Amino acid sequence: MPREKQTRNAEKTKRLILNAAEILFAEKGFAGTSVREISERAGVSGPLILFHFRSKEGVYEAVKAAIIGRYASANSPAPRPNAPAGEFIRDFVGSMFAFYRDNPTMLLLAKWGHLEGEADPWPGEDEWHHMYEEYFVSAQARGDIRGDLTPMNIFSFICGSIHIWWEYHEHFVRHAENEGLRARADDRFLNDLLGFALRGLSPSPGDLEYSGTGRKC
Amino acid sequence: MPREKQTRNAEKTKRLILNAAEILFAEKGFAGTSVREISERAGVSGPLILFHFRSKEGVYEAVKAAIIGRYASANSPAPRPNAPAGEFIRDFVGSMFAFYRDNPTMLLLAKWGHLEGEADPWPGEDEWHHMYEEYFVSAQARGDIRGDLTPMNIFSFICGSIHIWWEYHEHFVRHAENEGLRARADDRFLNDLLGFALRGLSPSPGDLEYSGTGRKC
DNA sequence: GTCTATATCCAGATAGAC
DNA sequence: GTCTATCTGGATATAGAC
Repeated sequence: MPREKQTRNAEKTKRLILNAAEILFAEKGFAGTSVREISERAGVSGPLILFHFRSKEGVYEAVKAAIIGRYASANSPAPRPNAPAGEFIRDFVGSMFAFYRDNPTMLLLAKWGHLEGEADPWPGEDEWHHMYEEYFVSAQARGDIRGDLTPMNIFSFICGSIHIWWEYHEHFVRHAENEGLRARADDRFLNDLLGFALRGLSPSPGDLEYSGTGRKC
Repeated sequence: MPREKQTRNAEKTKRLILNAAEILFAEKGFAGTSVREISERAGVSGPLILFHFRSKEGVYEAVKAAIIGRYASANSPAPRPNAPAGEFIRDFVGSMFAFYRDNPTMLLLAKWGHLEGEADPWPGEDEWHHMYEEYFVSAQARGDIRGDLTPMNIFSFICGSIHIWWEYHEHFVRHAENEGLRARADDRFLNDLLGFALRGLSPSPGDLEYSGTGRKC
């Protein structure tokens, strides 16, 4: 008769551990987070964590895998390669902006990981970059955006702007001039970025051709 | 007669310690760097570091102060507030780009500091932001750049693009399609960014007015 | 599966000789 | 000013009872 206190539930325990670890790793990085802290936050003992995940590194990898899972399911439909540039850029910028807003731990973990010396990109990251680069190449080919910019750099401008916004979000919001602007700071930023990017990428008769070779393969 | 081995030279010792510490803090952050490592790299004993700087934190603060000193002397002449936008943006983007290229530890220390929870900005940082924001406000007022963007956001787009370039520099360069592009990747990025920003900020008759109140004070 | 107790290591900091 | 030797604390990880 299983009426004893139901503490033994491996799946639930693992979930508790991963949730606690994700928050702590995002906040303090890998080295700065102790197994003890994770255990306290998750409400289990330290050794139990190592039992389930073998080592602190094991927990870390499992956290990253969980985030990638969420990421993949949020960005399931790939963009149409022949969509008009205006529409594509709106989708791209808007969904990237929203993803980081809704998943703040992802940006933090990526930044920590980068500084802490993780060499390799996250699984799927390269393909993701590649997909957007491809789009810019083809939009340039049909004259839908200006042809004189390196496609990868276009991607960087947009990513960099969104990264810095969420990375220093507190600072930017605190810095806003009054309550009203503070409340709409996110909308305003997204709107400004779209306006800036759309005009910055618009073609003009005098543009030189991009002199790269297009994609490698 | 002072002909004994001249090891007792406080200033030189401090310099050795600060140089070693700056590299290590930039590479591994504050928490990730041990006094022992600094001592080994500087060629002095651990306790001597604490003798000169009182604590590990003391070393860290001294390193930041040294960087700010370099930064201030590199950026001494403030930009002319009435310079034409094209010229101003070229100067601003170009000098910021070059400063991070020549002082890679600054960006790294700032990123570590931010993740490790340093709340307050570096000394002089706010004034620096303010100065550039001011410029954009006045350029908007005289119609030299489009008037519908929040000035602070313009600043973010440019900073963000430059940050991400140097932060992931290795990645971007490795990713370049061939040797020739790799070698000129920095020039190309700077050029693309200038082209993108200049067109992105160009005024157009249909623009709405920026509805903020301008500066607070 | 989960705990308590503990081994082992390495950190920052101090004491005191030179 | 600089060193060696040492203290103290907190980290990961393990042993072994339940």
